[in-house]
Amino acid sequence: MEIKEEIRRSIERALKKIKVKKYPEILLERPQEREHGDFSTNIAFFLAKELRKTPQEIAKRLAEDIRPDPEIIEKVEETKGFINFFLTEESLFKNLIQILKREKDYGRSELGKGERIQIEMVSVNPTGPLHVGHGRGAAFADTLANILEAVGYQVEREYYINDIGTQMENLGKSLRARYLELLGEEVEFPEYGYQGEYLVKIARRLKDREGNKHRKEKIEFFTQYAHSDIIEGIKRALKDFGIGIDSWKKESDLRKKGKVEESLKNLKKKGYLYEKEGALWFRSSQLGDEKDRVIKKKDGSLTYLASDIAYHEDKFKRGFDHLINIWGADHHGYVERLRAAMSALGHPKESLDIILYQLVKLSRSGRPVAMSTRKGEFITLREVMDEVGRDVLRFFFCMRSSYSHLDFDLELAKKESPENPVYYVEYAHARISSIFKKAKERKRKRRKIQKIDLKLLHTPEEKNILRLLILFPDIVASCVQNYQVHSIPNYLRELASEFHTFYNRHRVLSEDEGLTQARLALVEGVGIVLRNGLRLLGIAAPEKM
RNA sequence: GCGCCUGUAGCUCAGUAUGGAUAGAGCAUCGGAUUUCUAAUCCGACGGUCGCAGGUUCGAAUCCUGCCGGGCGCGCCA
Repeated sequence: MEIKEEIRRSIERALKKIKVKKYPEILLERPQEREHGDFSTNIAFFLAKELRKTPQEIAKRLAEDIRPDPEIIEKVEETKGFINFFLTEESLFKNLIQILKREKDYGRSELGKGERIQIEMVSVNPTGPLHVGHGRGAAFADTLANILEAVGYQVEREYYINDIGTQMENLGKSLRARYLELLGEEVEFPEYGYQGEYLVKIARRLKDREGNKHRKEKIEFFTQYAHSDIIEGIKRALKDFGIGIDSWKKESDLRKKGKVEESLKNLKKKGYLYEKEGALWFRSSQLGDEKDRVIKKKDGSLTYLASDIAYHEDKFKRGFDHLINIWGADHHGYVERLRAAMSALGHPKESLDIILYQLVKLSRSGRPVAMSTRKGEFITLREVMDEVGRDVLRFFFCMRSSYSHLDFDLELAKKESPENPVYYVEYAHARISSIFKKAKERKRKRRKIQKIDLKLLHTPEEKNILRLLILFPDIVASCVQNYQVHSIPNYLRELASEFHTFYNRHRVLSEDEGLTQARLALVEGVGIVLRNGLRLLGIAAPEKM
């Protein structure tokens, strides 16, 4: 952001003046206390040792020497070794003008320089519907993808389907058993079968449509039938959750095209494969994994890892500059072996990031809700979406760091009360819309921004809002830096809070035409930022509530 | 047993990447605010040995070591 850049440059000039050549990256933070200004740096602490002076002395000296553009920074001040910067009114107003001018684009940037990033998300095995936990991963991944797009990356969202293997066979066996059951035959349910109610429903659909003519059908038929039914359900659920997948990649296609054998050949050529006890092993322990892994089993069949290696190599071949995988934390054991394989194949470590999200602990009014996929005891994404609403769910899922174990209380999420931060943010937006609606009714229109005297915005509440608005692009950028998204909801709540405070103390539409105009510009700015933030989260900004 | 994540106010969590100012929110509780553009709002109060114990440092919620609690994972399953 240009303001931060200007401050940074002014610090560098001052450092040069006192002949400091080596210094760490200059960090500008937002101080907790208003009296400490808008930005502050702790650079003096880092220089203390080398210069053999106290941080206070250094900071004091620097504060005198730092001369940023007086149109942007009104005051530079030293306190307790920190150097604090105070923005001018003028820069706050300029930023508001920027917001009104750029509208949807405020917060967007070109940081990503058009690089191509692929995000692999959800990738849930097609053996059953998506459950709530998967929803968290989906919401998180989609939001991160939105943010990456906003800062100028070209993003592709991909879902990888494990459509072959033992699990699919078990799925087919399970459906067959359910189907035959419906036809009144005695059948034993397969040992590793999927017991969920959804398979009974699929069996019923099959029977209703086609009667008993599939009684003698092979397992493959049932596998195929269950698979496509479930995948269609997953696709619908994601669509209704507001998530668009650009590419669906099937494991079976990789196999058909010989990609797996090709990858194994590559690994072999580089000396990372060996045979032991009739199986083929990958020497992953040499590359950071805790032990070697089997790639091809004694019976000649390939492991999950074999496909995964081929899959990721294929992604690289498709020309992405960077790969991101969003995985549930229950897969963390696979991170190292996959990374090992990628470095064995010569792909730089930095080009693949695997971000884990912790599982969702679902409860209802404080009581935990049990979940187990195989037994079929779980709450689906669909059910929760229907119960609490798509937007609430997406907000809650993105509100916390992906590393924290999310506590999700169904009753709490449903409440339309102050306990629910989603409505709080949405309400701020609805109030703003309402102001404009009212203004229109009274035939009052916001003038062109050049004709508005923003200097009339001088109350603490107005200033607080302006100061917050200026941070938005930085917040978005920081999400990219640490691959987290929760600062967006947190920021939106803070902005909504500042707005509500302002709203309660001051009127926008008043007899004073000049002030009305200035305030209309201000709240329009808030509305734009709220909308932009909510859009990143995939949430609608309501005009009224 | 080993590995990953996690432990901050009564509850749910920010803050930990890059150590820095009196540790921040929301909810809950208590008290107050509405003739006004939406009270799904606002204002105030209460509330903390940052799991415990050491260490490094001028300075530790943040880094290191050990221990304790919670979640997840540890197959020639997928």
